[in-house]
This record gives sequence, C-alpha cells and structure tokens, in this order.
Amino acid sequence: MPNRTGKAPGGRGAVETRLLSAATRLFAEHGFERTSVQEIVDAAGVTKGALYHYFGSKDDLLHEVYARVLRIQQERLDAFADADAPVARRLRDAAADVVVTTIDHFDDTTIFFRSLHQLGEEQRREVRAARRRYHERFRALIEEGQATGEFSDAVPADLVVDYHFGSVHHLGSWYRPDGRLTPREIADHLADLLLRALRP
Amino acid sequence: MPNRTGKAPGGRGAVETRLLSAATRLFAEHGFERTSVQEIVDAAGVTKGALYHYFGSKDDLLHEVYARVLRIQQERLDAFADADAPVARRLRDAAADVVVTTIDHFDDTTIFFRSLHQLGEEQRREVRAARRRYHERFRALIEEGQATGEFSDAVPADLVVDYHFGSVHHLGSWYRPDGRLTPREIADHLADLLLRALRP
DNA sequence: CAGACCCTACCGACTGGTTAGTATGCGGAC
DNA sequence: GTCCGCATACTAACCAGTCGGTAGGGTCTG
Repeated sequence: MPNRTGKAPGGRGAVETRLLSAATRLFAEHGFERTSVQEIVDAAGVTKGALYHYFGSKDDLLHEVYARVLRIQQERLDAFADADAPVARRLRDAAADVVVTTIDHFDDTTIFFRSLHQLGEEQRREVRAARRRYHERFRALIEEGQATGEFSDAVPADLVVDYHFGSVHHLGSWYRPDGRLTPREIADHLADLLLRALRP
Repeated sequence: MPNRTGKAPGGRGAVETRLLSAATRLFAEHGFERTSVQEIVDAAGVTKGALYHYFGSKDDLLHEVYARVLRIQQERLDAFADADAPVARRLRDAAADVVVTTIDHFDDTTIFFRSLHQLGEEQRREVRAARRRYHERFRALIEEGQATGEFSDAVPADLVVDYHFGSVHHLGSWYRPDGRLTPREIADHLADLLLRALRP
C-alpha cells in the first residue's frame, strides 16, 4: 500500500513522481522493452528497492502512464462534448483539443500509441474498453450532426472517428517541437480537415 | 553474401522465405522485442544455424520486412500517380490503393508502423528517407490539384498527407478481417474523406 | 522525559532464467 | 574431395524481480 506522505497531501511522493516521469521519458525515447529497470532508477536517482516499493512491476509503470493519459483525455472530451454550443462547434473544439493535448503530453501519448501490445492481457482489455468509451463519445457527436443534416452521412461515423484519430495517433511519427507550425495551428488545421470532410 | 539456390532462379530460397514469413507473422503478433530468435526458427522448422546463415542479425530480419513493404508501396504509388487521368482521379485511386495494399500486407505494415524505433540508427534513416520520397510523391499530387484550383488550399498539402497516412497507419489498431466492411469499402470511404476534405 | 519499539522508505547485492549470437561439425550434391 | 546448407551445443551478457538490511522519524509506555 504505497505511501502518502504528509508533504504532498493530494498527490504522489517526490520519489514516486520522479520514477514515473523518468520511465515515461525513457519509454518514449527507447521503447518499453529496450528500457531496463536499472536505467529508470538511475535516471530517477534512486535504486531498484525504491521502484519496487512503489510499483508492483515494470508493466505496472507502463500501465500508470496509460491510466494518466486516458483520464486526462476523457475528462477534456467530456467537457467539450457537454458544452452548450452547436454540434459543429463542439466537434471542432473537441477535435482540435485532442490534438493539442496529445502534443502537450507527447511522451505519454507516444508511448500510448506505440506500446499497447506490451501490456498484459487484462490491462490491455481495460485500456481498450476505456478507449472505446472515448471513441463512442466522439462518434456520438458526429452522429448527432449527421442526424440533423449538418454533416454528410456518406461515410459511416465510426470510420470518420478512426480517420481523425488516425491522424492524432500519427502525430508521434512526424510532429517535432521545432517544426514550422505551432501545436495550435496544427490542431486547427486537422480539425478543419475533419469538418471539411463532413460537409454535406 | 546470402545464397541464391538453383531452385528459385529469381527470388529467395525456400528456407529463407520461410524464415522471413515466420518472423513477419511473429513480429506482428507479439512485437519485435518479445519474439525470440528461437521462436522464429522453430516456427520456420529450422535452427539458428539456418537463420544466421541467411541473415546477419535479428535486426536484419526486421529491416528486410521494411524494405519489402516500402518497395511494394512505392511501386504502386508511382503507377497510380503516373496514370493518364485527372488529378482528382489519380489522387483518389492512389489514396484508396494504399489502404487496400496496407490491409493486404497487414502483418508487414503493422510491424512497419509499430517497430520503426527498434531499427538501428542507420537503417532508420534509410527507411525515413524512403518514406519521405513516398510522401513527397503523394504531396505533389495534392499540390497539383491545389494549383489548378480543383482542391482547396486552406490546409497545407503536407499536413493533408499526414492526415491521410495517419488513418492508414492507424488501420493496424482497429481493422479486423471479420469486420463489417470489406477492405475495398474501407479504402473507398477513406479516399472519399480525403477528397471531400479537399473540396474548395 | 527516556528508552523501547516499530514502521516507512529505501538500499544494493544477488539469482534464476532468458537471449542473441558463435564455433564447430556433418551430410550430400557436384 | 570440397564446399554449400544447415544442425547442435555452447557462451557471455543481461535483466526483472527478490530479499535481507538499515536509517531515522514517530509513538507508546513507564
């Protein structure tokens, strides 16, 4: 039963946080399998004892990264989808936000999209289920617009969802912080492409 | 300097082929790092001696998979881009074909998009360069249409390319052979989304 | 207030198992 | 007879996870 020091009332202890962020960076940089537990603890300035005090296994660390990014993205999508605005506006905002959020948590999302298959069977199912909820929420927005005739229904909504998240997923392959466009500009363009594709 | 048996004049020997396809299947199924050389040779019905007779290393096998899929896709893109037809037609055909080809070589492309970061530095550069050529060819098609006014230029062509290939890349995450749509239908829909997004 | 006790947080050496790659041998085709 | 195509047995390295240990702050007791 991991800690909860008096120092940090709501969150994690300092060592725990350092371990998690060191792991995140190294996983994103070299991949999960190519990162040894020793490298992680060295980068965090502690030893294996500390790691296994806070985490059950190396897989556990990976799972924590997933849980964090899933939670953040779901919360943000819900907020945008629940807003009081026309459906086209809500969809555009949500579509752009996921791009910005993905770039803001670049290491996490890189790992997320690259290492799903490393997770154990049960954890993978868990992540998939969360991911499905997320996609369904997004799809509901598109279907809403299709029902009112604001969006074309030439292409099935779930395919449109995969089309858009494909591009988000793909960001890890080409986005560079020193690139020509800012994250916000990229997000606006990608959201624009989605809305353009949905014009009747 | 690998073989070239009298039996298969143009291509590879039977053992070499079996090794490569066993490796491809296992890499796609469990990932590169989680597949041991022993598993590969067992699946191919040979021993390590055979593998190291034909390939220099485990990484070498991965690289072969990459080279094969790159060659196939580049050839097909060139054929479609060089066709004698309006640019919208050529783009649509090329965009749909890459989807079908990706599904037809599902194991190869799954590995391709998932394991790039496992490659050594030099081989990775090589693959990136080939990939860039590929994208540039595709981008040229879009720019051609933008120049004539047939396509909207609201979004930069290179972003549009990444948008589309994002969805192709992403296929490995959701496509299932027993799904509702045939590969051809999926391809047509995705190409349709691209062309729709490019309407002025 | 002192001392006994304890518990959290962490250390670091060790282990058992796995792995990529190698060294050597051998049978059959030419 | 010799060389190609592969088998077999081996090794050196590595790595996730374990385990006994301990520093030091807190708490309980007399």
